[in-house]
Amino acid sequence: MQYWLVKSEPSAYSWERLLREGKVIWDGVRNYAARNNLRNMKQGDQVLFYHSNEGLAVTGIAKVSREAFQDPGTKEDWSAVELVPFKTLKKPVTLSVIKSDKRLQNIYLVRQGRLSVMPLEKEAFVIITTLGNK
DNA sequence: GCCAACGTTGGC
DNA sequence: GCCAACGTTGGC
Repeated sequence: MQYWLVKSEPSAYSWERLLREGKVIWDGVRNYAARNNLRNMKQGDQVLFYHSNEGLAVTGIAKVSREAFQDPGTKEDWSAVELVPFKTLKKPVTLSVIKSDKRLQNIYLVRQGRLSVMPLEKEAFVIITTLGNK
């Protein structure tokens, strides 16, 4: 089992919409590092869903329901996965909470602001989800 | 709305 | 292969 975090601007695609629709093709990624992360996702991996720009918080946990395939939006060499909602956090975990937690200083969300699909250590995943279920 | 950080492009 | 110029992301 691997753990990941994906970002989305809620005005473009929100956690609430994923709950409503039940699944989503996570496509449109146009960054090599993020693409490589998508390609390493395995069925059943857990994925934190983070709202960027507005909200600035992890709002839920999704699961990988289909491993990487050709991004349907382009003929070029980009990949997409399919995600399904798994759990909504009782309380969103905000970026400021994450940034102020000493144990989370080395995660990509803090260190490399622009990466839109990133791996997470299990420890970091557990810390964030625990914070979100208090 | 600004701008820092980062990625990509393209000239040399 | 370097690096300047440019574009984009995303926090503030």
